[in-house]
Parts: sequence; C-alpha cells; structure tokens
Amino acid sequence: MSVKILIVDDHPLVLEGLKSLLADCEGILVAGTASNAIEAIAFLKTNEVDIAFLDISLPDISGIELCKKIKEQFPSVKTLALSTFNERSYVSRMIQNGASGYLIKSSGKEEILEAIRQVQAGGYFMNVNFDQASSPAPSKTIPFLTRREKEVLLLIAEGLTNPQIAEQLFVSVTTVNTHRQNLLMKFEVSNTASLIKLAAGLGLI
Amino acid sequence: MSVKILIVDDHPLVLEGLKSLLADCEGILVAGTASNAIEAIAFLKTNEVDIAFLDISLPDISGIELCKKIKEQFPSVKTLALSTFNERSYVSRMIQNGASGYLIKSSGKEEILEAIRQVQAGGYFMNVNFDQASSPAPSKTIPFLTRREKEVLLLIAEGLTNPQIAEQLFVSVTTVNTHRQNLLMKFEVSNTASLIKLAAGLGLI
DNA sequence: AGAAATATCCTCTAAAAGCATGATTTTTCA
DNA sequence: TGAAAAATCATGCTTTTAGAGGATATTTCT
Repeated sequence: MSVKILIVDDHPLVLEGLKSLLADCEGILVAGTASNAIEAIAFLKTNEVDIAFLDISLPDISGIELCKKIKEQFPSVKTLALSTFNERSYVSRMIQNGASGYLIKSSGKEEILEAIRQVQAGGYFMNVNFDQASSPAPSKTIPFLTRREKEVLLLIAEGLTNPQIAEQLFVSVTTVNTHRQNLLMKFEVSNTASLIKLAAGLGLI
Repeated sequence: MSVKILIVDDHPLVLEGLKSLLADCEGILVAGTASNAIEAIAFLKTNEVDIAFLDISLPDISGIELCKKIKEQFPSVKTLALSTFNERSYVSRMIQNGASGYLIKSSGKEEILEAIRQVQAGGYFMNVNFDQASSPAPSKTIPFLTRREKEVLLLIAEGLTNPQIAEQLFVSVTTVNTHRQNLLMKFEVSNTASLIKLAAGLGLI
C-alpha cells in the first residue's frame, strides 16, 4: 500500500518538482495537487490522503490556517509544512496547528523521503540545517498578539501615525500608544523600524 | 539544434520542476543547473548555453548581480529572470542589467515555452498577469539607492537610531539624517514604518 | 460569579524622527 | 578636465515616538 500524498502549493514549478521527485519512489503515490486552500479542502473531501504537503504562502488563506482547518476536518491527515528559507519563523505556528513537521523547499530528495517516512510512522520531521544560507536570526517565534494589537501593527506598517490610527480606530491617542508600547515589548524591540522589520519577516504584514 | 538552457536556482524543487517541465519538449535541452552564482559562472565558462534562467534570490549574490556579471562575461547568453510574486519589483532592475525578460514562478508550461521562444528569437518576454493573486500594491520599482543610502537603510532596519548610525559610520548625525530623508523621498513614504515595510517587501533588508 | 486578560484612558518627560533650506567637499564618469 | 552625482555638514523647528507610572472599564473564560 502506497502512502498517498496531496501537494498544496500555488507554484506549478514546486508542484512539478515535488511530483517528479516523488514519482519514481516506490511506496509513494502523489494522489493529487492543489494550488490553493479551497482546492485542497475539496480534494480531501473526496479522496483518501495520508500526508498533505502545505506551502505556507498560499493565495487565499495561509498554510497555517489551512493546516488548522485540515486538522479539524480531517484529523487523520498528517500535514507537512513546506516553507522557503524566509518563512521558517512560521513553522512553530504550523506545529502548534498540528503539523507533523516542515520541509524547507531547498531540501534534497533524501530529506523529503526521510520526512515522509518519519511522518508516516507517526513521528515528526524538521530540517535541522537551520542557519546555513539563510537568516542569521535565531528564528524567533511569533509573539502572541491580541486582535487590537494586530490592527495597530497593520496600521503602523501602513505608515499611519498614532494620531491617525487613533482616528481610524475611534480611540484616543494614548490607547494607540499603549498598544504600540505593548507591541514593542512583545517583539522585544525598541523602535518602529525593528518592529516592522521583524513583523515583515514573520509575514505578519 | 536544441536551445541549451541553464537553470540557476537554490531550490532543488524549482530545478526539478523546470527540468521535468522542459524535459519532454523538443528543441529544448537543459544543459545544466546551478544552485548559486559561483556554480553558474563556472558552468558558463565550460559549457555553451543559450538561455540562463536566473532565480532572483540566490544564496550568495542576488540574481540581479549575477545577471550583470553574466552579461559582462558572456554577452551571448540570454537571461531570463525567475521571480516569485513577491519579488516582481526586482524585475525592472533585471531588465536594466540586460535580462531578456522574466517569468514568475507560478507561470504555466505554455508561458515558459513561449518565453523561451520569444527570447531565443531575440525578443523580450514578460508575464502580463501582473496583479492577480498577489500584492495589491502597484508593484513599485526599486528606487535607485546609493551605497551610503543602502548602508543607512540597513542600519535603520536593524533598529539603530540616527545618533547610533552616525557613530557606526563615523559621520555626523545630520549626515545620517540627510540620507534618511533621501530614503524617505526615494521610496515616496513619510515615515520609518512605511520605509521598512517597503524595503522588506522588496527584499532589500 | 469571579479571576484573568484585554482594551481603554490619563499625565509627563526625553529622545528621536520628520521637514525645510542651504552649503561644501569628494567621487565618479563621460 | 569638468560636470554631475554623492557624501558630507549645519541650523531651526514641529511632530511623533519611546518610556514610565498608574487607573478604570470591558471581555473572556473557567
């Protein structure tokens, strides 16, 4: 019995690459592919799948959200995050949402096969070569942000000043400022530049 | 006579994808692949290549720089930029550096073949479906930054204040401030938050 | 119902950033 | 070698941020 795999990625090249990489491996069957979350969910409703490879950046909803949905609706499907070296920081979120591991897209064939084996056996898989040709940052986890903090962060990123944000959100400037201070605290930075850089790196804005 | 192609990308998946996509096309031969700029240059020194597909984000130097180098050392090699939807803004730089066009990685097989045909015929190729499932921003071009401005931008992104940057660069605070103002002007923004967000989106930091 | 988390508001101070205007020196390159 | 571009510095002013300290509603969840 082959391991049935669903690949979800919006880049045909990645789909093709993974498919061709897995095609000639015995015991592995690429059951289908999807280029967005809707397609992925639809496919899972009508097909049996063992492992789903989820790209983290999808056109409709993020792979993180998709992972959550899949785990809710199809708990038996194991998920593997597919991330580029830029998106590693997402990975912890994925794991929190039930993913069985992640692969960076620069993984070689052996790593991919190893990941499938591990996950199919009920284990976890993570690329270990963390800080090679990529961000030297210790890949921080995303701080937990409240609804309001996210809103404020977004508006800051859009270039609004505190007074403008206050107007937008119908609150006082001091409130906005408090949220701002909390953001700086949670991200452990001391100014807007660092805040936005980090948030951008984490894909939050 | 087949069109000889070199693919330069640090993601094995993309390499595989392109290779398998082009493998069964007559008149096209994937002469080789490289996962970084050094390998690419080395390959070109010893092999004949018609078209080089260049990923924009490479581990050593950017595809943009690589494009320039290739054009200098191997003027007969035509280059095609490979970009993800996030990196479109780089494209104009590529073109300025002599690229014959660009492909977004979400291109389908037909588009890729069409691109090869066009470029081989001495023409240019650009994906036209610009603003579909991607950034709603009008995909700005990267403003031309001077050496010093890039340095300052980087230090700002690292969270340094003007006085700290001045100390780092052994110049006065007013100088740093001037560079900062110029950055804001060139990016057409009015504060650090927007600046960093834009710069991060363009992959500059 | 009650604790905990979240959101809201306040004052005050100092530091930093943003904006305008102008000028000199150094590099770069045609 | 000259013109253009880049880098340097200055002054003065306004707005915004950063930081500290505290306070009161409002949700949320057990």
